[in-house]
Amino acid sequence: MPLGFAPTAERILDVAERLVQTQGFNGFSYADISSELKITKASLHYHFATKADLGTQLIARYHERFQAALDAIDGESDDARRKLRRYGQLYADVLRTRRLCLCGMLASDYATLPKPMKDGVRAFFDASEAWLTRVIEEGRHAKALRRDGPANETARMVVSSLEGAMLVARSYDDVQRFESNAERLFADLEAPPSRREHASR
Amino acid sequence: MPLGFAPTAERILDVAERLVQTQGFNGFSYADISSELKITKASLHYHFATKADLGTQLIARYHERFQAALDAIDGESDDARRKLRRYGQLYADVLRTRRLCLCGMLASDYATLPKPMKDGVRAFFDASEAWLTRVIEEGRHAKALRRDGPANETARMVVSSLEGAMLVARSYDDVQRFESNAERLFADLEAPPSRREHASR
DNA sequence: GTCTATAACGAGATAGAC
DNA sequence: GTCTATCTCGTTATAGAC
Repeated sequence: MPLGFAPTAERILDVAERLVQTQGFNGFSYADISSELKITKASLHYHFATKADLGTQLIARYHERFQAALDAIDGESDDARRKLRRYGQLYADVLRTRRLCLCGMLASDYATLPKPMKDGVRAFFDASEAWLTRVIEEGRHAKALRRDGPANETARMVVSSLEGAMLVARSYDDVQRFESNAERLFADLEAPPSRREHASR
Repeated sequence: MPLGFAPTAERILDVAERLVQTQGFNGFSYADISSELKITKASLHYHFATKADLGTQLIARYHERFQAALDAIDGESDDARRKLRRYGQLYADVLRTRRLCLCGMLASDYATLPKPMKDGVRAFFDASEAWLTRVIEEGRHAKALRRDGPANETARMVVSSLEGAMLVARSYDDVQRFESNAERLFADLEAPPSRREHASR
């Protein structure tokens, strides 16, 4: 714990976030947070009046932080291939804690979500797609990536492939399975499509 | 309704299957099935003593039917590229009814599932991977598919990419988004990696 | 901002009549 | 095989004291 404790609302969000990422939005309750933080359910309702409120703010915070991570990647390098790998690592880091992407998980609960949460989930995917589209276009311009169909379609494929790879890999508790999928995915985006070597494992 | 009504247990499974595929295992209740079939909850418990029983039999039936569909594909053609497209259509057909793959959905609920259901989900993925691995090996032997890393890793990528593509596409209620992803995925598996044309849309 | 207490409802599940 | 009735517990949420 660095400087300044997280106010109660932040701690609630921290626990709720982990619960949603592991159990899904319909797989946890205020009682779960209550017992873990040793604060009553009534107090939770003071900070987040309804579960829908909690969920909506969960998405907003997650989206903000994710976007900040993408901005950080932009600052690290100009190589699209490298940026894509870092993007994949963002997912792998989540999976290592045995969680799914918050919005990937919520996408599975989508039909049961209140409208504001549905909108938040799509906004998250849209933002990921937009960032990836730009990176892919940059990579193509630098002749680092293949020109192969619209960049935004490639971006969509990257998002959904990684979400799916997390989902399946978690059932096997096997981060390697995710990383193997991700590496093949990224390698396939690279130019030229002729011959390239593979990562040793 | 052709010949022979489905016995009650089958009708229960039909409704439960749709509910799980749309809402998730923690997103529906016996009361939902009860009201839809106009049969009491007590009667449901006669056929499936616990929700875990119901879930386990749901997976078993889904797995059986899916395997039968794969066997049918094997009987239709010898072209690996064609078989892969048919495999993708299996998923697209599910998505068109606004459902996810039963086991893809259950993978998101994985942490909250009883052990027999967890085992069933993995068995389903294992079977899909095994079928795809064989098809990919056949396709490589026939020089229709690229030799690019272990066939079973390619198979894993196909499974998880399609599961993820369904998940995301459903949030947009956009089957096209899935189909576009699937087509690009399959096209990338084909040989030679040099130049190939794209489907017009 | 946190508490006790409780409302109001829905969940999975069971007993026992028909 | 389906029913009525009921149990027990968990759920989201609120009222009002401290």
